Formats: sequence, C-alpha cells, structure tokens
Amino acid sequence: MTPEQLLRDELTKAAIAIGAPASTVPALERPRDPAHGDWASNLAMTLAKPLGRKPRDIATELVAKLDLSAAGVSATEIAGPGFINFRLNAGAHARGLADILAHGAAYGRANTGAGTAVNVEFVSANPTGPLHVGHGRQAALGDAISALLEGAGYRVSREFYYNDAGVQIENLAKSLWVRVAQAAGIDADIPEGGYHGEYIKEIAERYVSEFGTPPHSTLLAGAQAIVAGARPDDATLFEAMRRFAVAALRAEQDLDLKAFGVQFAVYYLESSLYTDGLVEETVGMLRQGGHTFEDDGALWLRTTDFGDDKDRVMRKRDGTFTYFVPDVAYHVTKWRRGFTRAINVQGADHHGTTARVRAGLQALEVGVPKGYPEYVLHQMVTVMRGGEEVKISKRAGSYVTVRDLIDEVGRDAVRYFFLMRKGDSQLVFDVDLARSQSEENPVYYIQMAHARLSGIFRVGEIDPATITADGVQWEALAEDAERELVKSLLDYPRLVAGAAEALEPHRVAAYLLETARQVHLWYHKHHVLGEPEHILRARLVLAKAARQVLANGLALLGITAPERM
RNA sequence: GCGCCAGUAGCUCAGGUGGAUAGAGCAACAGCCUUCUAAGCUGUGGGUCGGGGGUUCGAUUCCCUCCUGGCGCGCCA
Repeated sequence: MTPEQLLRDELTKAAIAIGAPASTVPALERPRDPAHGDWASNLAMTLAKPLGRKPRDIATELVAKLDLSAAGVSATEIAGPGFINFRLNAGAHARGLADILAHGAAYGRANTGAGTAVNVEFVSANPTGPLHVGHGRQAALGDAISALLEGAGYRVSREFYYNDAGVQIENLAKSLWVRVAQAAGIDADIPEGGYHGEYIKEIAERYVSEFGTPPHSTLLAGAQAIVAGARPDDATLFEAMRRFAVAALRAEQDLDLKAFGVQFAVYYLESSLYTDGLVEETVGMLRQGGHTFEDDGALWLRTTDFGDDKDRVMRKRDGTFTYFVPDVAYHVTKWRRGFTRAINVQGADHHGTTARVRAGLQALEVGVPKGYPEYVLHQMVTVMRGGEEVKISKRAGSYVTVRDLIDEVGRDAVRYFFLMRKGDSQLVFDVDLARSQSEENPVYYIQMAHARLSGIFRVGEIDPATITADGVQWEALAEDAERELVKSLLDYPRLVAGAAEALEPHRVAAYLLETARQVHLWYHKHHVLGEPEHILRARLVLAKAARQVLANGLALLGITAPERM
C-alpha cells in the first residue's frame, strides 16, 4: 500500500466516525506549494455543508481520529480555510522508488481499458500531395494518443483512411494530364481546383519515362476538355494517369510516415466502400430508417433530427454521393469491426463535419453510441524560420512538408514540438529552436537529462541491472532536490492516466520537461559517485528510477532516450 | 450573422476536470561557479488570469454577456 492509499483509508474511516455518509471519498492532492506538505485533503471543507459545521472544527476532529503511523506521516496540520496537510518522513516517499525499479518499462501502465478495442484514425491525407505540417501534427498526436491508450490497457489499432475516390482525385489526375501535355510542348493550364505543386511535374516526368509520351493529339484534346471543365475522352489513359498519380503520392506519403516512425495497422481505402457495396448498403439503411427525403433532385438526410444544424445532401443531383456518405459507411465498418471506441484526429477545419457523421450513424439506428466517433481536433500550425513566418500556400504549391522538417531538425524534435502544445492551441513551430543543440531546446534538455543519468552508470562502470532497491536506506534521500524529484517520479502514473483519459499527450511533454529540470537541478547540486556507500546506493536507485521514468515518457511520445549525446 | 477554439508575466506557454499567496522557460537585474557531459547555479523584479456580471465556503477553472484573434458555416473533401 502506498502512503496515498493509507491516507485515504484513514481519512475515510475518520470521516465516517464523525458522522459523514458512508459513501464519502476523501480527495487527496499534491499541494502546489511544498510548504503545504506532501499531501493535502479538503475533506473537512467538503463535509462542512452536509454536517452543518465549520470546516476547521471538522478538521480538528478528523485529525484527532487519524492513525497515521503506518503511512509514514511525520506531521499533520490544519491550514487555511480547513485543509489538512500531511508531511511524510523522508523515507516514506523514497520507498516508492522500489516500485519504479520493479516495473521498469511497464511503470506507468494501467489496465483501465481492460482490453477494449479502440480505433485511432489519423493523418488520413488525400493522396494529392506530400504531407504538410498539419499532417505532421496529426501524425504526432495520433501516434502518441495511441501509445497512451495502449499504456492504459486498450487494444489500439492505428488506421489511415485514404480517399482515392472523388473530385479531388479527379483534379489530381487532370493536373497530371496537363503536366504531361506541357512536357510534350502543349500549351495547357492547370484546371480550377487542380494542383500546382512542383511534385506533379516530377510525377509527369516519371510517367513519361515509364510509359512514353502519349499521342500529341490525344493529349491536346484532353487538355482542351480539361480547360472546359470536362474529362479527357480517352478514359483508359485518364484512368491510367489517375492510378499512377495516386500510387506515386501514396508512395511519397509512406516515405514521410516512415521517416516519422509511424506505423499503421490498417490503410482503409475509400474506393473499397464503393466496390464492397457498403455505400449502397448504408444509403439503403438510411432510407429504410425514414430519415431521408428528396428535394431539388437530390437525396437528403435529415441530420437535424440528430443534432446537426442543417440537413445534408447524400446524393447529388448528378447522381454521385457527397463525401459524407462513404464517411458514414466507413464509420459503420469501424463499429462492425468491433471497435467500441473510435477516435479521429483531425484539423479543426474539419470540425463542421463531426456533427453530421455522428448524426448519420445515429440515423442508422444500429446501436452506435451518441458520441461515436470521438474527435480530437487540433488548431493550425505556423512555421517560423529566422524569426519570420514561412508562408504556406497550398494553391501556389509552396508549403513546408513533414519531410522538410524532419530533414532539418530530426524526428525527435519534430515529434516533441508537435506535442508540446495542447491541440486546442495554435502551434508555432520554431525551426531554429528545434534544431538548436542548447538547453533552450526542450527536447535536447529532456534527452540530456536522460543521457546524464546514464552517464553516471557509464562513468562509474556500474551495470544498472545490478541496482536494486533491496536494503536501501531511504532516509539517505533527504535533500530537497531529491525529495522533489522523487515526488515527481511517483506522480508519473497518475499523470499518464490523466493524459490518456483526456487524450492529451502535451501533458506528458510538459511533465517530462519539468522532471528533466528537477533531474538537472539534482545532478548539479549533489554527486553520486564517490559518496559514502549508503548515499551512493540510494542515489543510484534514484538515478535509475529517474532514467526509467524519462525513458517511459519519451517512449509514449515516440522520442528516443539517448544514453549519451 | 451563427458555431467551434483561443486570450494567463515583456515573449513562448503550463495550470491532473472548483482549492491555499496563479507557475516554468526565455528576456531583464544582482551575485556565485568552472567537478558523473557541453554555461550552469542562486536570488530579485515582473500579473486587474481579455472586460463585466453571476453560481459558493472558495473561480484561471463552471454559467451568462461583451471585446479581440483563428477556423468553419458547399449538391468540395
């Protein structure tokens, strides 16, 4: 039993003894101010109302009834409006380090998820261009959220949905056609909604070198059709180009993801929803449910019945479906595939679509929960270089790709920078800071803390595996810097559990930075090697535990923990 | 106009789901140090938590309202 559990039990007993309801669960928290002790409870204040007495009187009576010898409490005091503060003796906290060593890489894991299957969908970029910084943020967020959930005992499947059908892909194919035509000396323009990026030119070159230049007349006719807003007549050639472009860009995106170190279990193709008949099936179910209506030549879904702010078109006048129909069909497959939770990581610019997808799923009436899927939306990313914002213009084809960033600052820094802010905040990616090898750079600072701790063992020629908690004199860890560090290390499981529940990896990033700071502080103030035996032993345990926690936290964020730098 | 998100120290941001005197880094100022890793360490100053109301023992946190900024409001995705 940890001191925390013992305290809670004692408080509960005391509360009931003075007449509180049996259901009372006393809150214990870490005071912000260390002067307020190691643990504090507001129990007396919360009981003030039900018992109709003054908080401080209740606190006095509670304290009198507590038996805290087992919890290692050295002092109890009543403070402020009615807080009860507990101060633990030096050894009581440090004893918890044994737990860290015992669990090792598993320290911080929990089983709240109990094996529940969760689908985490992220990136899901259309194959119409390289991954940009927004996708990078999603990749980092999605991967870290997945890791957090795995650590909380969920069975996680990372999934990438890719849209290989629809208008955007059509425009991509047209853009490629135009570039191929241009390469053949034809004067042609990229159509409205087309893609201007240099990468299309490169794909055009590769296409030509692989398949040769198509007949001049065919290209010209096609280019003219494209300008007029139509499709080239040569459907076979057009389809070949479409497939070539999609394959080329998918390959590029795979390289981006590989460079980033993200692995997806499933790539789900939008086109398969059509070929497998799931789109038709979904439409049929929606019509049967009676939530659809026809108007102005289109088929609508009455999503307003399920909380959307306006009804949505399902089938356009031209007979094709709007994107949201396959989207609903896709989420039905998630549900049918046994994912009781589905989490979608997306840019906040997609926030308008969340209500309608949920509404569509509700309209099916197949038992999907109301809040399904869950959304983690993130705000925009701006990139700063040399103190200036790097302008991102997709239309002009000039934007910073994920690969650019990784090449420039390294994978670890990219991941950390994308994760250090909460998703709700806009994120400024300072390239110069990310690449700097100084303590101002948070990634470097955290990794350095890990490397320094590793260095102690290396220099001392001590195999960390031989360090155990057996027979350690915990009271030897009595310095302020060590007590604070110990407390942080013991807070790790609670922190990670909170981050997993809230789907907020930035909490881990902030925690690591703070803990690294405490490590550096301790490291500067106190030596390990060369100290008297009992201090040496205790500090080696602390060093090993701190190193473990840093490594575990970094692993959650997908960042390496170097032994030396 | 409507919806979502944000507004916290000069700057960049934290504030485990209502707690005590609101924190960290950078910058500024004063001093110290050069040791298991590379400029670190100690201290100081700095705030009407966007404004105004409310809820209660207690609000940066919850509610209402206004202001400012970003994003969205397609038979595009």
